[in-house]
Amino acid sequence: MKQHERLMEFNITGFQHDLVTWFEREQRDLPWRKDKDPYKVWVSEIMLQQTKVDTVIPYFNSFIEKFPNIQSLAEAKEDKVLKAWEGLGYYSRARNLQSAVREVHQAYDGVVPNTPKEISSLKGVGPYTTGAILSIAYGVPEPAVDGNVMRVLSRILLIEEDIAKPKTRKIFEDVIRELISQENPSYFNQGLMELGALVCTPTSPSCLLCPVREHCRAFHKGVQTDLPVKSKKKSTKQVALVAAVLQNEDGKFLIHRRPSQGLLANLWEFPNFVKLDELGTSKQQLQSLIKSEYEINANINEYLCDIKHIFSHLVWDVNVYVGEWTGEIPEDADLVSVSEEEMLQYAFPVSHQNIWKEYKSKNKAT
DNA sequence: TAATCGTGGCA
DNA sequence: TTGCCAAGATT
Repeated sequence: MKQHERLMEFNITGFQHDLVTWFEREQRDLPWRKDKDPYKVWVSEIMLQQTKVDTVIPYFNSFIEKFPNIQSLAEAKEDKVLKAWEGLGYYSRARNLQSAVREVHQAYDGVVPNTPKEISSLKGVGPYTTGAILSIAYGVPEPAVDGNVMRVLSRILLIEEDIAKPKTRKIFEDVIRELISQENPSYFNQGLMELGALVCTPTSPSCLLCPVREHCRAFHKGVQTDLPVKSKKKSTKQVALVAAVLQNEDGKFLIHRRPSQGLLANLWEFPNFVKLDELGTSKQQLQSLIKSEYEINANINEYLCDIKHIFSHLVWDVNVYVGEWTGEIPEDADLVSVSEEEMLQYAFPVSHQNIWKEYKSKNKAT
């Protein structure tokens, strides 16, 4: 279907006006809305990917305090950046952001570029973030299509394509190129997203409070809760693990750095292994795995707890043991021994933070 | 294209 | 308890 047909008898200028004036009036006071610094807009947009506003706020504030501008983030150690991202999830966002910021620092003299081609070439900056930075920081009328925008516009224009399919995003981009306010593309894009977050919500939209309800075809037909059309994703896979909290006679704990690619890349964790079979892994087998994988002599003393952690696409079930280790750490083992104090400098995924919490609470009790 | 990549909140 | 959801990008 042509955009021309989708927008037949649609009051474009009226819609723009109602949306933008509503956003001027009702927008939330958020820390990344205090100015239009392209760097801060950029950081906020990366953090907000698949992440709720309430979760992002404290991370954004502390991140900007630690890395207030392009130069400070470009010159920071990656470990510090990951630590600042700890608990926020999707950690490749942090590494891609710093990588891209370093490119801006060097290739663009520290100035975030303002063309779609240049911005979208930066690591971690896809179609949505490109449009968000261009419209919010530079006032360029580019579409910024996220989940909110697809939900809101699917209702307003009765678009019934499956928004879970990648190619569907282009339909919305094409429509927005016709719809977007040339005078205020920033507030137009943000208004669509804010409307999706506050009014045009997934399950029970507040249509009676909606500033653009007279423009909404789904509302007029009473089908707003039937849109958007979104296919279901597959269920999660189960992964059984065994892990060990190991301390030596000097009181140092053994922690391992994960590989630089894949799940939780470059984060730190307690030594752990995929369970050998459904019968489980004995203490002796765990000691043997630690020896063969790390060349570390360990003695497993007792069972600590069972930690269950749910990711978006898999579930970890971790049997945690406590023991001792002896000897020296091999050179290239991605292992370090740390005191309790030193451990605070390392970024751990939430699952292993929970292992540590369990260890501490049980250790204190005995 | 479909799968991968985190986490916390909520119906 | 389970599934779904949130300002997506990468491979």
